[in-house]
Amino acid sequence: MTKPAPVLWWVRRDLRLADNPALTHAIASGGPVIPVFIHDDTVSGLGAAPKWRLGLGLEVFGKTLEGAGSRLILRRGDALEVLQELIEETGATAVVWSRAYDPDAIARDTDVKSALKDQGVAVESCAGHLLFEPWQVETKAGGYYKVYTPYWRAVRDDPVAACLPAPKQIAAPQEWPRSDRLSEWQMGAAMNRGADVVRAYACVGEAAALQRLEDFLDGPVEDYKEGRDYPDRHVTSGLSENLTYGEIASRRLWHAGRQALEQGAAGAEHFLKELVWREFAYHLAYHTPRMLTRNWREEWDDFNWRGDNDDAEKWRRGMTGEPMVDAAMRELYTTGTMHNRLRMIAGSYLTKHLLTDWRVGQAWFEETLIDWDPASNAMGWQWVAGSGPDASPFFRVFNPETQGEKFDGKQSYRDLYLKGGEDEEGRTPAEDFYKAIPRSWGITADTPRPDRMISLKEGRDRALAVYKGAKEQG
DNA sequence: TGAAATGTTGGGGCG
DNA sequence: ACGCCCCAACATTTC
Repeated sequence: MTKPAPVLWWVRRDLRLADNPALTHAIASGGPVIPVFIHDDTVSGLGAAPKWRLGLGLEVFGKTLEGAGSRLILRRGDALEVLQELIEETGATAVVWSRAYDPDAIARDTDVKSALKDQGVAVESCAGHLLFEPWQVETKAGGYYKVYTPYWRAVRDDPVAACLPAPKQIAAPQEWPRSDRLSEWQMGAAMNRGADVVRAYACVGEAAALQRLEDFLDGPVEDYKEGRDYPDRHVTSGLSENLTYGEIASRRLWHAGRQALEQGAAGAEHFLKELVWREFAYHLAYHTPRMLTRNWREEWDDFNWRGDNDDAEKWRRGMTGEPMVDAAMRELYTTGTMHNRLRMIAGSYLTKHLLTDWRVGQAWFEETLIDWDPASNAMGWQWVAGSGPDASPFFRVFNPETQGEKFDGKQSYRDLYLKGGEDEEGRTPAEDFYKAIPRSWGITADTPRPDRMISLKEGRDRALAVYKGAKEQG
């Protein structure tokens, strides 16, 4: 009897052993499994922080695989060519991967799949990144959902498959193919001085993600419904970072949330709802991929957005003079994430008070967020700008000061980033900000806080006036 | 997953 | 005890 041929497991955004249908599928073939990550155009095109964070994820995941008797093979180049080379080198007869859903990845994967099938290779793409495949959720009329609440109602009781166990051992090939060294890839090259700083705030890998989930279920979930709006309460799960790279499966979170709900955890339903926001973003992006780069509502193309500009540069640097906004922008640069409430506040300020195109903000988040996700980021920005399908109307302008009073009443969030002091982990975010930013920004601890560039009333009135003018013209 | 303007109500001070 | 005013505290409307 001949031994089964090896299977290539094309590792992408699924850096985990547990709950991984693609891996389970590969193992089920009975042959050795060769995990390979390919540095192709979709990787070179990443923003500085997501690319760096992906590098950390790969480093940790390589070790995780070694713990299971396997390895992570790293190759650089065109995905199809790399896979073909590896098939040639290893004698693999099958390739399996976890589906991706953004248009570039879909186009690439479609080509790869048909080319490999043509040469007689068995190819399987598996679900795993989402709870619900975007094409499987339909309205009664057979279309896709454009509004969150009906989408939520449609999916909340849908069955979600049970979690899969992590394999203890993954069968290794007789001989491992050559691998690049991760350090050669220079994944952190664009991080300026930020890498060491943000590292202290990142939470990398499958084990860390599972621990994070446990910590969240152990208490914060109770207070999640209300507490998640308060950036100083640390009630959010923080798991978006891990979901982005697939270090934990969304369905693991789903089942955990459902279980917490059954056990009477007050905030569990809202946790599930937040997971479903992510699903909804993928649903929208799948059905209208132009959402990633263009106004979802096309009438917004006529709106006189400002392109990139000096005010936007101040916004990026946390130098608008608006404390809530500046604290938020510092949180982003220093930690690679931003509390959800602050994303709304900072986004509203850029698009409304500064009348700047949401895509300017989207691009900065893409550069700086370690939990960057194309669908969620685009949906969030279009939501706040008012150009999306289920958007806040344009005239809904957040007042950063009022928001500060409501959600940061003691100013502890603003103080932590603008004045100094330690966070609950003993880190010093304000000092860390000065360490992380480019010297060319010319900002140090001695730099005085800037005055507001525009009063909140003026900014609001101006935005509403421009909006009114555009509406009358359009 | 707003904000601000406007409207309504009801308690308390006071003549 | 009463009307009047003030003004929070909500509630509703409008952008």
